[in-house]
Amino acid sequence: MIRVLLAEDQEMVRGALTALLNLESDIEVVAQVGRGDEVAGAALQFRPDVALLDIEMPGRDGLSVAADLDRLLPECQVLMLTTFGRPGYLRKAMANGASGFMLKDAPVTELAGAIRRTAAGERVVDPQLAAQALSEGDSPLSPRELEVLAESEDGSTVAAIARRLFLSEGTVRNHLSAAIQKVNARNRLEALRTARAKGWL
Amino acid sequence: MIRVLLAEDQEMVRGALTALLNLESDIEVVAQVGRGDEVAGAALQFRPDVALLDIEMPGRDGLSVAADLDRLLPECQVLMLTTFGRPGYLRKAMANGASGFMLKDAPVTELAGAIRRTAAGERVVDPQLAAQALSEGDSPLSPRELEVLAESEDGSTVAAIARRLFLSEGTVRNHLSAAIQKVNARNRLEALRTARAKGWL
DNA sequence: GTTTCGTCGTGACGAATGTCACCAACACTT
DNA sequence: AAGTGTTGGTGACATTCGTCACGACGAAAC
Repeated sequence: MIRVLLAEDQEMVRGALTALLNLESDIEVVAQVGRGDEVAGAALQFRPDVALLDIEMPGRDGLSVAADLDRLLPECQVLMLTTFGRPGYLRKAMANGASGFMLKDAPVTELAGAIRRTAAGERVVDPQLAAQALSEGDSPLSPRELEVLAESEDGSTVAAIARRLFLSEGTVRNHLSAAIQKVNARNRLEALRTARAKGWL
Repeated sequence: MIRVLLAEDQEMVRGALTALLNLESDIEVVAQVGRGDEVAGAALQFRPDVALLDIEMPGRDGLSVAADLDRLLPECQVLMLTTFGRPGYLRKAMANGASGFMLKDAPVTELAGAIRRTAAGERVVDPQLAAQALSEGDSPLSPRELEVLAESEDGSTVAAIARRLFLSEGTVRNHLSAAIQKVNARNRLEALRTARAKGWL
């Protein structure tokens, strides 16, 4: 019997997947959580064989949770399950010790199989997405550039970002300018869009 | 037997919900589509009693599809099913003839009940969301202001927007300025964020 | 030990943005 | 007939943005 932990923020999706997985004779969903920061606790308590993690979740994002899980409970395999096939996501997932990466676009029928293969120690990755992740390349942004860009997401002005980060305005402008050019954009908004699309943000 | 059409772009979610609904003795999913522009055709062919529509879909968005369905197949009740509880969405859904509005945050167990009530001619709406939609108020933006704001979503400059819309740059700047002030923002980016959050975009 | 890279900073510059006053045409309401 | 709101436009203005050149420091790489 494969013991599964399911982390997914949308109740309805979580419930539906749980019900479906429980129909499989060799799979049992032993824990469900709706927030990223509840995963670690539940995992330690219920000791699942496979953790099925959504990426976009309140509390903590699934990618960083995967890293923790890999440390805290190495015998538990991590299978990421996400809406967005962003190359950066796959990259980060693999770097964080996940063994698999599935899209919600895939047919449900493949899910049980993917779980079985993950539990058996196989790596489950959409080959097309893997190829794209390799060709797209990693984020060209330095940590600071990324941080400044992220801070500008809500429409803050340079001055506001500088205050929040305890930097001079000039420095913020320079970092932003560097970020804009590195992602090959024309302005802040475009830079944000492409960074998001590639999963760098 | 309640005949249901399910429109939802994520294969896995669609499959899981279909499987669950088919377990109900009085509900049958007679058609599934993954794109907004396939809904009308499928509805005319399979004549469902209830159409379960996601809002965010490729092809056409569920809200405009609801309006068409209400015209083409008035005996078919429309139940919107969406991730985002944006007041503007609810408002538009009701204006477009939908009979219900459910969030994917709701437990799966409520879904079948909601479908039954919708089929019976009841209106199914989360009361909290309804209250919010009423208090938030409708979009303060004129059609043109909205259009200009939407065009700026991808990071286009004023000049580019002006070219696309066959307007002078000054006019675009004026519309944008008006939009920014009406949504109570400080700049384009902030205006886009709040407009999106309220479902006005 | 030099080079490279990231970080932080300044000053300056042109371009883009956001605001404002003002005008004109049109539709719709009262 | 007057008032109101949307749309389209012009010109001017201060502010913000994005770029560039340049310098300084520390850490890591060679």
